[in-house]
Amino acid sequence: MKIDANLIARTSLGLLNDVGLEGLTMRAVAKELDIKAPALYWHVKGKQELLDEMAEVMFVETVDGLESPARGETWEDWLLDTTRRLRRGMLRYRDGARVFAGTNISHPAMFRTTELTLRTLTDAGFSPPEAARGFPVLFHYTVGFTIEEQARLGHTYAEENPYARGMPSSNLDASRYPLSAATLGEMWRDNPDETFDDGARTIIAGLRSRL
Amino acid sequence: MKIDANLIARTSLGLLNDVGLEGLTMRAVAKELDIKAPALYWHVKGKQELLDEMAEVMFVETVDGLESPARGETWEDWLLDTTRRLRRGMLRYRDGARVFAGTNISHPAMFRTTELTLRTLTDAGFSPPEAARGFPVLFHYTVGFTIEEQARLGHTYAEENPYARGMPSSNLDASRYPLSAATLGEMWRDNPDETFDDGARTIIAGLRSRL
DNA sequence: GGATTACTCGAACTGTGTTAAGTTGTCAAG
DNA sequence: CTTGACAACTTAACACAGTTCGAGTAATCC
Repeated sequence: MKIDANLIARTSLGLLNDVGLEGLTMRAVAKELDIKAPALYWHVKGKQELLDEMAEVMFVETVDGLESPARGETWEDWLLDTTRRLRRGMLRYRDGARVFAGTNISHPAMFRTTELTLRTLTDAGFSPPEAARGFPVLFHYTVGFTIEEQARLGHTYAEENPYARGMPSSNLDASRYPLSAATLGEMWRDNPDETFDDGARTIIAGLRSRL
Repeated sequence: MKIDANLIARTSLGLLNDVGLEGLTMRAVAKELDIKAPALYWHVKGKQELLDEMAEVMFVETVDGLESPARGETWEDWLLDTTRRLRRGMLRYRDGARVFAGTNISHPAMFRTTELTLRTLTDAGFSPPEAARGFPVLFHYTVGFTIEEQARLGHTYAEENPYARGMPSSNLDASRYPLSAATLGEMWRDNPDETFDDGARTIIAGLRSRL
């Protein structure tokens, strides 16, 4: 198969699920492609560029097939669904959110998605500046949420996960912090999907209140 | 001066502003302390533990002096102020948000802050579960926002910042993406403080609507 | 055919986190 | 005092990372 930057990025993403971000070495990627490491530098300037490419592939996969709201679909439902999509796209790969975070993506799919979102919001009655300031809130929430979510999972494979003995009850003096003790434990073990959706809905409610 | 894990973390944070996260090497930290690198391993198990310690110091600094809402202060104002505090705490150090993100902090200051926030929200009328699900939304938003903010700034020092030639007008076909073209340019160059506050207020409005 | 281009490799350089074994200083018990 | 245990640090070295360089191959174009 012909090797190019895109294939390298996709291969790296596949490898990511096995070895994690800190195990993702140039040599490992090369081996996966039946190639030696220096050959990668013909297609890619360096590791950072590879990571950017990976983020780009992730994003393109994420928004693949994304369309305007269907007939009868409210902008709230569309926005929630799109946000879910973003999270799922990052969850597909181990440490996906950390790869994605802070990476600047310059790809038609990015512009298309931005435009789609802005149009949906302006159609709903938001002014263009309101729309432009509104949707990044959801975006940043999703990135922040998913980074922490994967931080909890990612090291589960590794030994001595600091999250495992994390917050629940250990070190928590219930007499001094009664509310924390009462709620954090439960918050810890419940469904991340529901927790995420609930947060996203809160933000969407905030947007709605500004209409 | 006596060397312990805390001093190492504080020294590392100071160094962070000069060299950035990728320049933060064990040897550099050691040199800052007039010590050889292996000596660090007497006080700290490894680099990850050092990073955790740094995150902890950041957080403790961040919430230092944080108190319950003053008389007459609404829970909305208090929450906005606390969220601003968190962002400022991360902005104090280069790549601070990335150091902070996904790190599990187990420190009295963390429990105290959690309790303070939960109490403020329940006093405002939220049920404990509502409160416990509500404030992490702001937290995740802040982390996500600040990571991207620092990604834009952090590489400004470095050569060839991908954000510099980033989104504004380059590669943006205004005829295909009219809304993006009209709003993204303006969104790009305006005050991050205001942008952040606006997003935080949106989330707070969402919380309010759930009362 | 010969030159050019696209691609790959082997070897090596620099720098990283980390470990192992030895050195010094401190200070209390004998 | 001397002894020795303990903490704190050093020197040396290992394994492995990203990356560069120069030489090599294989296809392609004139």
